[in-house]
Amino acid sequence: MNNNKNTSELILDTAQALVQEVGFNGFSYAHIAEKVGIRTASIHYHFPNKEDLGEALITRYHREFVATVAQIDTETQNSLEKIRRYIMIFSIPVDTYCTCLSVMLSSDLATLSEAVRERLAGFFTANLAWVERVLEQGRSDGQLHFQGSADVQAHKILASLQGAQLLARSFKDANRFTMIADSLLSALT
Amino acid sequence: MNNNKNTSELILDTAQALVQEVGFNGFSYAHIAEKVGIRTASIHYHFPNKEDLGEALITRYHREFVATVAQIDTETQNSLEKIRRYIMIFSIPVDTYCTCLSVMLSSDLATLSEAVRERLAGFFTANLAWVERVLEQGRSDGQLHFQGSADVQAHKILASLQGAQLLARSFKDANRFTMIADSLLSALT
DNA sequence: GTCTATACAGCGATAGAC
DNA sequence: GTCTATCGCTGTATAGAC
Repeated sequence: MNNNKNTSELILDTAQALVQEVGFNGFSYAHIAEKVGIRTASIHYHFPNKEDLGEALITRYHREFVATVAQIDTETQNSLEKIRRYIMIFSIPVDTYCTCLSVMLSSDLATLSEAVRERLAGFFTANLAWVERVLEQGRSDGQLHFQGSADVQAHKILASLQGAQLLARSFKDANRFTMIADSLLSALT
Repeated sequence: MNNNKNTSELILDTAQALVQEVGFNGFSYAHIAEKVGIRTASIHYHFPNKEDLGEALITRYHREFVATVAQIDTETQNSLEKIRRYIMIFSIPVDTYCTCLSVMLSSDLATLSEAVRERLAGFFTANLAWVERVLEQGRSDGQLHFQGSADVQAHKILASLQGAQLLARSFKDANRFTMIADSLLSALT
């Protein structure tokens, strides 16, 4: 599987896993090098400095998010099912008690470059816009029910999922995430 | 104000502000030393290593939380008002676009000692227990209304507040927090 | 209880050979 | 594109004087 990937992608895969485990300031080029099986100087060839690496990580993450929700949109027209599948994106890292890239970068925000901060905000904006659109569609369908604006509701859902990941991680208990996620879904019907 | 505090407390105040800004791995003894106006060696006298410092931070944080909710309990018997004041605890760091200590430590969990991890889980357990108790009381009063168990609802509230802090921070927009917090409150009535 | 001085490991990053 | 070798800096931590 990984044999098909070039070195840049292997570096990004490894770096992303490390960010999700220990945060952007918790790992070094040496950690990546050891896992990939190369030397630190080789990483600097692909990503001259750690800031470049951070930018590449969030850019790829955003791109993959766009592709994922586009696939959800093509595979189902059911708003509740869309939200269910959106929530599933967040549930994957919980099994390893890791937190998704965007939550970790939010925490590390103060130590990141302005470029990474802007892209992170852009990623969240894309999340909120997609969820808000699905909520509005579902409400006009009569399938989804919630108080207040779809904008506020989208914020609540995103925030709850982020917090749910942190709680699951702190308790080393994936059920804490599932519990919250299920409740979010059932509250919409 | 700070003149009354001894060096240990000044170190803890400074360290906590730094954790909330840049995370546990984002600052060094040198940063604390500069802000307090002492040398790094003096910090090691009070907190031999960084792990000791982390333990002292979360222990003090938990103690202050217990005192705060005890005060809330004595000052009002109104369940909705209790939740409102609980939410206010989380809103304070948002104005500086910092995240509360427990959220930052959750993110940095993988790099913390087992002792700190246990105390962090204990802090969240205390949070959930208090909120759950208030929710149950409010529901039996007929003042609060929500679907499902008070346990799940407490998890949702705590998770939402944590995520709301991260979103406010990422967008540098305290209103994102307020919006979510207000919606949490109005959903309970 | 705070200081100076220092040890030593790890960090990001670069030069230049291959 | 990857390597060896190395630089300069910062990190945590300690010894010992005051």
